[in-house]
Amino acid sequence: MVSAGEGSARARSLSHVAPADVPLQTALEALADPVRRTILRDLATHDDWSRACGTFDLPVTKATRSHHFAVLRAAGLIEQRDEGARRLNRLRRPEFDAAFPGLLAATIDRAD
Amino acid sequence: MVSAGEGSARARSLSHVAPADVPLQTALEALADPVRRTILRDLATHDDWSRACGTFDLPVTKATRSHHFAVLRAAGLIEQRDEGARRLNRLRRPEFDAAFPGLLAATIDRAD
DNA sequence: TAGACTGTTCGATGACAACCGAACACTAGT
DNA sequence: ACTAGTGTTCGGTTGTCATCGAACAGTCTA
Repeated sequence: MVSAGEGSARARSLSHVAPADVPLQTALEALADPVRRTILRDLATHDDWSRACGTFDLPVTKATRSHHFAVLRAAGLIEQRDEGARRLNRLRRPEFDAAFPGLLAATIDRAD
Repeated sequence: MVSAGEGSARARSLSHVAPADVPLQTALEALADPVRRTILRDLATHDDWSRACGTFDLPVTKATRSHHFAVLRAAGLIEQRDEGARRLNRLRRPEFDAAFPGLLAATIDRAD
């Protein structure tokens, strides 16, 4: 145990944005990237918190990968949580659907 | 009369793409621009063929405006037709909705 | 404590899209 | 024919984003 506060320094640096506070522009830009859509489709077909960032099959390096996860988080599309050295993910489907009805379905329930 | 063919040279150069043949990537990129969404919202609230390109209130020059209309056409979002010197527009709502169910509604039935 | 593993941050690069002014093409009216 | 109006095309600029390697920061286990 290293701190009496809430979570580690790493966990505290993890900032989330509520989908309701996300501008449409930000949401669309986040969805308009094929790598990010791959991540979202993958999350949509797996249980919450079952996938760490490194377990996705993506054609980019880990630096770029980390960037994409940050964009998805800032767009209110995913939630992240630390579990040991790994960072687990969850698709924020109900919250995002409430803020942008139909957008997520129209975007990921379909091949490219 | 200048030609026995179908329409004028100008009209013949107007190529349209069926929404069903548009990649999701192209559709999302077209929708991820605020100027283009303004055009689409405008079209959605007016009768078909009632608006010429120049009649839209947009914060860009006519060169940029022309570019945006070309992008919307290539994404299967609008159809254009020449009427004298003006080019009239129509939102391809049913065709686009069939190809991308819910996407257009999620994008334009909402403030930015 | 050393090493392996996971993920972020930094700095730089390349590609691409939005944007503009100017020139051009077409149409309609005078 | 001239002029005015509408829209496209061209060349160039600018800003932004995806991408990478390298360095760094935590976490876990031996």
